Amino acid sequence: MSQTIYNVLLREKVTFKPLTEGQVMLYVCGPTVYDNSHLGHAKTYVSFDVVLRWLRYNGNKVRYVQNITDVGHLLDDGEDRILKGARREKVEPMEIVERYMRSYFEDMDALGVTRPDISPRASAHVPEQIEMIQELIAKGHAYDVNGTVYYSVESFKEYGKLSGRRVEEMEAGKRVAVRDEKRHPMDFALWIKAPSNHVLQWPSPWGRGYPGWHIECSAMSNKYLGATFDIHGGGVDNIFPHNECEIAQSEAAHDEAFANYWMLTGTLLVDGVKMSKSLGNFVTIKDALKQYRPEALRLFILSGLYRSPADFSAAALDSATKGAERINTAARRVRNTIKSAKSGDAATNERLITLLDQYHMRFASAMNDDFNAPLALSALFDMSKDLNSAMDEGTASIEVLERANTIYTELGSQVLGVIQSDIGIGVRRQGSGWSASAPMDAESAERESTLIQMLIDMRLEARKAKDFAHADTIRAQLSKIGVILEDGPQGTTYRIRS
RNA sequence: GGCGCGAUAGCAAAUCGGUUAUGCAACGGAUUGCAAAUCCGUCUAGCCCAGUUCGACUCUGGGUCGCGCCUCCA
Repeated sequence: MSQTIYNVLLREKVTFKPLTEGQVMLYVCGPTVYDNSHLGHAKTYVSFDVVLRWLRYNGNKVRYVQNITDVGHLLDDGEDRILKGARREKVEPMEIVERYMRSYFEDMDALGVTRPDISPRASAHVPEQIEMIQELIAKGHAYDVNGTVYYSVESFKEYGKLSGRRVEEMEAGKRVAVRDEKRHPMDFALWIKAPSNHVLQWPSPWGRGYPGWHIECSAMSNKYLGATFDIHGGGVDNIFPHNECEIAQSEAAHDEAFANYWMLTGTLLVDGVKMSKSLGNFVTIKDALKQYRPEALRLFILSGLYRSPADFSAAALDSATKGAERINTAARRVRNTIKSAKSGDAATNERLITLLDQYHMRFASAMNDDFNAPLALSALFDMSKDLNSAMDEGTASIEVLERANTIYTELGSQVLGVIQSDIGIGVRRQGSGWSASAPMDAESAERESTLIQMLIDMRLEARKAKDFAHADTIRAQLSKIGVILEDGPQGTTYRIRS
């Protein structure tokens, strides 16, 4: 079964063929690290995390590169975002970078997002960027004006092919004061001359300055993935000018195609408008994790197509929380039931295992179809319903449950990350939020489960003696510290409240 | 104004030219010492107007509305 991808460059769904069979070169635009990340970032990076995980699950070797922008990304008033952060927090610019880069990785770890294989920083690749700019000047695609180098959009006839714009059609300078020194109003800066007091500056053939925002992605993707690579990802909100400029720079410099497939994620909205820093309507990932489980946040993100917009709301997150609980409860029940399950008769086993394999196939064909996570999820929900029925009826044999457990682990945990991994491996509640760090050590976990089991046994004695008041007290006390007891046909099980 | 994307039941959100999406919520029932979990059943769809077709939520055209981008954002 082949993989399809909606290629933004062609505006259609096409079969995905990597340059090298079984090997995928993936680049995704990363964050500018000058403040805490919000749920908009989570949507994009969780989406690509699932793309990555699915490609790897299917046996591909994937090199995943995601830049860290730590210089050159300017605000409206021309100030560098990093410098603004430094001034705000009264620290060195590179302290801002360190602080928020760490914060970003903390958040991504907590959300179970796989780390990129390479996280190149713009400030660490200034020579590569300078080299590329020199190449562009040599080929007549860029020009130096008093120490600032501009890219000439008229020199690249395909400028606008990704976003569907044409240079002639754009009324440039309508809302931003055009600098006279540009040959064309749409020309953009590759290298910016630094005022003498500018904190971030490097020597260059054009004097001291710093790189423009777009050039880093071109230079670093070239360095780590090659001039032409397979997939370029990011949020649609960067389609113009950023992604367009990347293509222009890279293809003009190397005279060959840049990324073969463009995948762009839909915007996260709040009450119908974009969640963004400038509007101030954002929820940081750290705040969201104080209220919602990582699996719930992932389920919320994955219950819509990656390229569609999604609307953030408490109702949507509550719904996702319930959904995550449902699927996790079923998976946990399967694991618990395995312990006491017996072998089944051949006919029933065959029937149920065939059913499970069909769900697996449904999941796979959904994911193969442009990573349709919501459709893939529906297979897991349907499967859960059938498994619950089988366990209710007692027809779920050890063979069936083992198979089900494998599917939950592979598809639910390993691919989508919406089902908690086995105890001790996954995330654990810590303080007032969720964090990937400090999973409980094995010894403490063992002690905890033994203690809880003792209380369960005590409660069972009370129930046998019809002392329900005592039994309920034990359950209520445990509930207070987040331990939920559930009586089932196979006895009492417990879970830690989410 | 230009470019792009979208409009599905109470909410969220997929698929599909003719057959139950799915999740959440609601209602009825089963199960249960009580809970929880689970199961069974029920109820709500396809913005408007044309067209293509034996048949359209699904294809085509027009309209209306919404969002994103055109200026920093994943």
